Amino acid sequence: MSTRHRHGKAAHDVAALHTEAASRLAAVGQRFTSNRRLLVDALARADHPLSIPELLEATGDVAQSSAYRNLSVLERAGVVAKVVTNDEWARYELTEDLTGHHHHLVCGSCGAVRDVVVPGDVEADLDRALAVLAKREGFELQHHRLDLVGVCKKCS
Amino acid sequence: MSTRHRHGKAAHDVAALHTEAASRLAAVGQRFTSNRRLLVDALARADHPLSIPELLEATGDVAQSSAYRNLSVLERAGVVAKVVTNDEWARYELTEDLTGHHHHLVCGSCGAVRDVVVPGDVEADLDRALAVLAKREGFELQHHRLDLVGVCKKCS
DNA sequence: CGCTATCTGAGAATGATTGAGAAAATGCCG
DNA sequence: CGGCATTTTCTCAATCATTCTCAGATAGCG
Repeated sequence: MSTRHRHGKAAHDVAALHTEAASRLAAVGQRFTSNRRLLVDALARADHPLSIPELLEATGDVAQSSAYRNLSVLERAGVVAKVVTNDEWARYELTEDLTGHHHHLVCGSCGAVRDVVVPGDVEADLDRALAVLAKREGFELQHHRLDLVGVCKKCS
Repeated sequence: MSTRHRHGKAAHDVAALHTEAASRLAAVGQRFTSNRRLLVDALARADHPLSIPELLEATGDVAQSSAYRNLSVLERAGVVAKVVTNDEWARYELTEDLTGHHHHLVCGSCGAVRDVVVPGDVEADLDRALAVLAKREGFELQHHRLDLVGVCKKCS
């Protein structure tokens, strides 16, 4: 997707993304190294969460263990989030405050995951309802995850 | 299918649950053996998805490999569903058409998962909105997963 | 009863992920 | 530019959940 429809406060361009990533890493005492930049760029380029193999291919020249290690560093720094799906690999994406809040279309047949943004008013209603619910349950709500599970265009 | 609280089929009592499980297994050419009954009963007793270790304890006397094997059989038969969380084990629960549609409160700090039911009107609105969205994306929507992530009472 | 297909349990195998330590890179100070 | 400290990367082996294998036990059926 790159450059097309990105919304609001999210990092609009690569430069902003980089400075933001760098400063979050710095906050945890880590540097924004070339490997990490490669990973972040690959994630920024994709419009869906990437698995380790995809990431290795997308970045070209990063050792597998480095990818694992650096992703976990980036996760600790709050730059990427691990998305656990039903298929065998963990997947990674940039955190929502870098990319905007979104959800996933999960294909039950091929395992593909694609991002979707639900209309703001739906999201707002949902947030309100969930906040009430959480309060009633004595649960401190941080965020929600909503996945649409079904069959993607390609598989049907 | 998800908006309805339960279509006539939902198993209200253990006996009904057993016949339903047996017939779904039969439909896939499998038997409802004692091990499988133990697993189903344990899941029915719990008010939250169980991990393999929990399940082994709750059933008392089932070999680990049998648990894995039988859960996957039960999954194929449409009796149980695998719930993937961010913590290390997969968790299992009875499928929604046996227990009623519900969501999860996921504690990001201790990994505990608890079931919640959101108010019917919220659910209905959400379903409607998601259906529109899915259609627009050329995605054949089967059901949705909504998890509330935060901190549970015990951890805060 | 005996046949046959299915199920069980113990352990081995698999495959994703992580850890530990050595090697390399980078930053810093003069 | 050197030397030293710190951080990062790489290699390789370990770990851990999950799946597979296979010999023996069981159930359903004639």
